Amino acid sequence: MRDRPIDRDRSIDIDQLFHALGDRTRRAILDQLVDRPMTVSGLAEPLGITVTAVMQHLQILEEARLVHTEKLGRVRSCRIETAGFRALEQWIRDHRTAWEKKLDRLGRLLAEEDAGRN
Amino acid sequence: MRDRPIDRDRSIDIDQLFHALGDRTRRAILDQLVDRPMTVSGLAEPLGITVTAVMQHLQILEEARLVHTEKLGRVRSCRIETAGFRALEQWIRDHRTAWEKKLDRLGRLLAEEDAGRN
DNA sequence: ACAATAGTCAAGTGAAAACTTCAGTGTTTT
DNA sequence: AAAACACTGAAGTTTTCACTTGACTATTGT
Repeated sequence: MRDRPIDRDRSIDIDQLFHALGDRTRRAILDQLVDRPMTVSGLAEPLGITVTAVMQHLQILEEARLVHTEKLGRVRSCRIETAGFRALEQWIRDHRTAWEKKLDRLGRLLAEEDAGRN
Repeated sequence: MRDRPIDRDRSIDIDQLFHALGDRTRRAILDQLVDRPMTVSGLAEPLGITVTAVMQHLQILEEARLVHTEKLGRVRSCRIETAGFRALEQWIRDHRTAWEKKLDRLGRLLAEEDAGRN
């Protein structure tokens, strides 16, 4: 993983966000990072996978803005980032209210239909 | 897709929930269902995939409690279900607050450390 | 009854993606 | 300076997964 900087101003892609969270191992990584920042090998050990594999996951998590990593000397420190979570929360709110509106409308329609029948 | 009943009392598996939402096509299906209940072939047409493929997606969405389907005669009607979305929202809330607490704690520690230095 | 419709099933294909190996690179310790 | 450490990169393997095909079942329309 080259240390190419991630464009922090890019709007978060909901597609890669869901993809990032759609993997068991990546969510396990997030769970570890909830407690404290960790190194790459520190993350790898309890997962029972290679350091390289963790690096690949980190790349995906970082692009989804769920994790931020920074290399100091020879160790890379990884920690949770808020942006991804916020974007996800927003997406769900939007979608939930969208179909709640529709369901309300449908409910009213059915009620009117019922009333007309009598 | 056999009509084996889905255990509606089973607590929602966050793993299959994320996996369900991690696919572009399945989210497109959800978007279609936001507007109105639809049939399997009705969903398939605008997606440009086979009815069989849609069935497979529906199976996954149904297990994640994001949609509910019901077969009447030869037609299967599909509609959004709320349970999955609610579980997801809860998960995010839990996780966000969890690490927000940790970050707060870390912040205080650093502040104290700073204060002690002077 | 016959055809058309709507979905179901089993099995297979192909591509994406998770993971590995192994040979580097730069950094810290001794 | 040399060894140990922590990662990085490229390339390969294996697994997962979306999607298809084609044969089949059950329901509805003529």
